[in-house]
Amino acid sequence: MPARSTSRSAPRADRPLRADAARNRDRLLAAASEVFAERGLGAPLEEIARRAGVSIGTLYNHFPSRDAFLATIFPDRMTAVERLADTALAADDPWHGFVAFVTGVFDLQAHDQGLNDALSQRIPVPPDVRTACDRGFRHLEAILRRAKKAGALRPDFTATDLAVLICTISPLIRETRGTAPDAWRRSLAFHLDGLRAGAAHPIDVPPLTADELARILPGQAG
Amino acid sequence: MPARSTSRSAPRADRPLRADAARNRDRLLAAASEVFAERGLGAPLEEIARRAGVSIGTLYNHFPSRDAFLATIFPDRMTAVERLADTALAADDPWHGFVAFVTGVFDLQAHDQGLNDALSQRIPVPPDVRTACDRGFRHLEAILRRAKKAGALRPDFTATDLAVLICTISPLIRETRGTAPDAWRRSLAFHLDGLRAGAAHPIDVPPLTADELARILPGQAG
DNA sequence: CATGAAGTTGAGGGTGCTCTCGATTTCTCC
DNA sequence: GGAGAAATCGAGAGCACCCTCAACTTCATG
Repeated sequence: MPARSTSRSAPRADRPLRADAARNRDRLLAAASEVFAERGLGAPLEEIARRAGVSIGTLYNHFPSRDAFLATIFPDRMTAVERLADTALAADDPWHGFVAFVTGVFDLQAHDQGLNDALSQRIPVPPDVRTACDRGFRHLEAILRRAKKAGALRPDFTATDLAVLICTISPLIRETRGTAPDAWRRSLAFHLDGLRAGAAHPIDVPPLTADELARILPGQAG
Repeated sequence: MPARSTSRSAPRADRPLRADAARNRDRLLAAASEVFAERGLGAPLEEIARRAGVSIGTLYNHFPSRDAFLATIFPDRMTAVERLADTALAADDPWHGFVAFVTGVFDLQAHDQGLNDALSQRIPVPPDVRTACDRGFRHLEAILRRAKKAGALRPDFTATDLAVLICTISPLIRETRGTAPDAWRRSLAFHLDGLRAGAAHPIDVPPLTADELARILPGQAG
């Protein structure tokens, strides 16, 4: 029994899936999308299998781990973040572009608990998802630079600070979903008022280094 | 077998504890204090029993539930918050008093993961703890009123906004404990700069009502 | 120092989840 | 339409935790 790299029955080897298997795979992905969005990345996999109408065994046959789901689903999710970044850079007013980007990211999270978990790193994510996040936040430095150059954003606000802001507002979004789904907007507004250049008072705590951030949020860009 | 209100062997009825039982109870409380501070309110009770040097059965004999621990431990914890509030009201500069209060609360949380869980309501707490929290935040309105009257704090910042701020910074404290224990100070500084009267821009999202807040954080004052 | 009440013990049952694997069904292709 | 590869199924093992209870030990008191 040589070759066949991975452990058991993994349908690797690029062999085309049988029709029923392909259907089940699609159903599983659709179900996972829904379930992760509704209940977060920690949702029981049995719930996904149930909703896809297959057994738990079949689920594991297609996706040998929770991470395999995430790696398949999330790169796509992050293109939405990328689009937000593009829009932000194209905005006439750099400050408005920055605000729209931040608000947009939170808005996405408000509608997708799984994205919330991923961006705020509540649940550890596999390297693939980390890469996807990096991609989504690729233009982040540019957005900040532009808003600073326009004299709108305080100069001591760094990309790691934005990552921290995300990991700060995310739990609020999670808690208030359902009861007061706009509560985070108010909290964000207070915070943004503190990020305007005119509001700046000196801060004696240095920003996180990219390295420290990576250790805290092992799946997010810096 | 009449009277003896509660279910089984509960040592209620105010009968004085036997010497060994009293000793074990003290040990359990001390262990619980440590374990909750280190690992949060979700820590396994077996860890507490282990550290107290008693069996899990003895633990349940003294404290029939996790909540029984919390109800015994937390009222005391909250007196520290009360003291912070008193100090804040006594400060010469109302703004500094406000800042010192907020910073002090977070400092306590930074050194006690259990307090962090309780104030941010990560883990549901029993009514007794809720009452203790109410007590700790009793003077909160007064602190805010004073800082607003002095023209330092923006007038649209409410007590529920402060509760939200707490539930916002708490997760950051939790995540960065260990790696970057002062990171929250920087995030708080940005937020505080947004709370100064001079920084205020109109916000079109209303604050949470006390009722909404209670539903989100069922153990915190408004 | 004996007796019984008070207290302690820890194996074991319950829950909710993850993940496995041998038996079974279903497709595909000749 | 039949052979065999591919895919599915789901009971059950494993894990981490919660909580119970009948047997045992320790203390306090006469």
